[in-house]
Amino acid sequence: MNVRTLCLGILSFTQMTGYDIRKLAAEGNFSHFCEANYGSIYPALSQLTKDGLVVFTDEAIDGKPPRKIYSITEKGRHHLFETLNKQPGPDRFKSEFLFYSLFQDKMEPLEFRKLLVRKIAETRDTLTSLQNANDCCDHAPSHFALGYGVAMNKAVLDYLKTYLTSFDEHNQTSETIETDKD
Amino acid sequence: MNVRTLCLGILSFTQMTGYDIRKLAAEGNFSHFCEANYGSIYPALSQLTKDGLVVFTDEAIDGKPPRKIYSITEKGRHHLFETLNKQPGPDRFKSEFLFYSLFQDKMEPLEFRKLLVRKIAETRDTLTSLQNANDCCDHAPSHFALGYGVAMNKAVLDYLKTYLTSFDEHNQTSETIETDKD
DNA sequence: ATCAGATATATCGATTTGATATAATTTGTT
DNA sequence: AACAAATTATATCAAATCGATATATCTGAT
Repeated sequence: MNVRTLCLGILSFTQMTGYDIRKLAAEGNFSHFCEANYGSIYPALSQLTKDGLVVFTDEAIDGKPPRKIYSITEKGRHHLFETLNKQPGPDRFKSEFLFYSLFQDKMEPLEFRKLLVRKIAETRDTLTSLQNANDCCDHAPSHFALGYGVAMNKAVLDYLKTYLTSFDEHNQTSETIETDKD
Repeated sequence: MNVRTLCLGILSFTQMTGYDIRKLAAEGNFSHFCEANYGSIYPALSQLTKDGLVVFTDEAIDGKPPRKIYSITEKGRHHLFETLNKQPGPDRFKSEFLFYSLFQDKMEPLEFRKLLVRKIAETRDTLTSLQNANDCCDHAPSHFALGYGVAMNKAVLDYLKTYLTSFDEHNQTSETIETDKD
């Protein structure tokens, strides 16, 4: 799915600026399953405008800075639902952390432990913010997507915590280094 | 993490061709947390060669087709571990399926149900192949990464199956359409 | 009053994707 | 044995996307 379709989908919920779209996709309630940068969003909006799938009102009132509020058109809505009739592509997961973990036996135990601990904290934060979003959000379909994220992160958090425990048992690295090993 | 580092990391385990690297990254034991195409791998290998981080033996024996077997150099190994000393970037998850799910109330119930069922089957397949890989694999650090994938997919599978059940309860769409609704 | 941070649009080089071309080898089928 | 199909293997290219940066205004805090 390309950024054009992403923009179109987001605009089908409510009108907004390119800035808002990026925020939603990179930091907001959609950010756990999609992503897009200014560098792809603004060109996508230009293209969509050219194709008549969205329109914008150039709000340049009272010398205020220009602010393009984009709305989806009927044609755009139609185009979107045609796209949604095709079957979705596969999910993609990329983890630099897991790549790093492949070299854990080449690192100092305490070095890898740091990575683990940081990852646990990150996952906990992500989980909390997804749960909060899920509690606040009143858009039913979003609940499903947020719940998916919650389930995934919960499982990851459990896995990491269990691994940290066994890691410490095998390495005596929990906090103070012990004596009776090797 | 760029494709150059990915190639370098893979080559630190064993020498192989660009073709093999792509296979590992797109279909093999690494594919659940990374990805790369020929279009980025071959240029990356060229660059790495130019920088002296890898070398290749051009195996053109007996008129056989050329086959470049790449190996990491000492310089490359050093470079890799310098990179691994920096902290890893965040995980990225992209799901076209979850994006589609945001419009489930705009679809025919049976249409969305199809998506759900297909996703469940896919997840089950992924889970099985990750579990198999984990059983066969003898490289300890890979176990951690594979186990992570197993945990994630197991949680997702549970979530989807539970959702399907409740979806059917609310829609009477399980197989035959019932009568006493609305 | 000023200064940091948020809002907002936009562009650009570098990177990556996804598709395709080419060709030899291996495997499977009849 | 002959043939077709799949796999192995390198390589390139346009299009899409990333990531960083430039610019300018507005808002809230001290």
